[in-house]
Amino acid sequence: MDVDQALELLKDQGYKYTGKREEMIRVFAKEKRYMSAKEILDYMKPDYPNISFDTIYRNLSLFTELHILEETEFNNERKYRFSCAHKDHHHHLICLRCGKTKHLKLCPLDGLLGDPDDFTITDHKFEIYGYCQQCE
Amino acid sequence: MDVDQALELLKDQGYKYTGKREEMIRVFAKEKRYMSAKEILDYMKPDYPNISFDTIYRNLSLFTELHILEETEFNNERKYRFSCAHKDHHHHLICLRCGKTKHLKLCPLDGLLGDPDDFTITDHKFEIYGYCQQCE
DNA sequence: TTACAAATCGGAATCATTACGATATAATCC
DNA sequence: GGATTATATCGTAATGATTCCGATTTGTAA
Repeated sequence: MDVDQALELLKDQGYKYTGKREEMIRVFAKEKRYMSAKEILDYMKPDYPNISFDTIYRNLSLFTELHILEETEFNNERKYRFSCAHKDHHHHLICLRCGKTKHLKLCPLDGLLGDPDDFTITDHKFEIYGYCQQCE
Repeated sequence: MDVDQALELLKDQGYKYTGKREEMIRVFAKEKRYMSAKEILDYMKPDYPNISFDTIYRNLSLFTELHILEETEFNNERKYRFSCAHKDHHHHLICLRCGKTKHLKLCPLDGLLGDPDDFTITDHKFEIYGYCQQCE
């Protein structure tokens, strides 16, 4: 996923182009790390001093639905990052301070063969937290 | 961990015995599943009609600090469950509807040998979500 | 250029959680 | 057992994140 693909996807799905949407996407594409709604708002403020929380939140949800962004929660905050280039299933090591991630190829579910008898698996979460070299 | 051990632990740490604390612990010990603050409040209401949210939240935090409870977050809600009997490190399959869990022996971190060069691991989360037989 | 649906704004509403002053109560000491 | 004291609780207000909503603006298609 890159900026153009994301904008293309929005257009294809019938959503309108706006400068704010493009900038949001650009920020995520540039930063490549998990950011909170407030953080992304602060990035937008210089260019759009009156931007509304509503706009940020609506677009975060929209982008997540369209898989332009990935969403998770740590440090008691909901955070978003630009969707990884790798299309295949993957997990992350996440820096608790700066939100940067490292890819993990392994998925622990691969070891498990199918669902247990008495439980239907619909989803899973595997995240490793810590501190990256710069933040250490 | 059982009710008596939990009460003992509170006492040892210098916290006072109260009927509300005992009942909270009893509910968790009986239910053995993840519950939200509101859910536990509803369980207490019949016996303590005027119980305050403050009491619930303070005790949930206290119990979590003392490892009487385990805490996690799914369906956009913070939830707590009675700490597992198994002392050793483990993970869960979690029913998204009723909060019941099944133990998982495997820990995906075991495969990884130590920290990567450029990342210090402090914590991790591995949870499998779905529906248990009753909730299916 | 116009018309219409979608996007945004600004602010209010909601929801979960925390904070706080006043009161009640468990544990301790006599 | 009764007084003392620190802790726990209550009731309510404050906070913070997120969502909602009516009014307005703007992108897009005819």
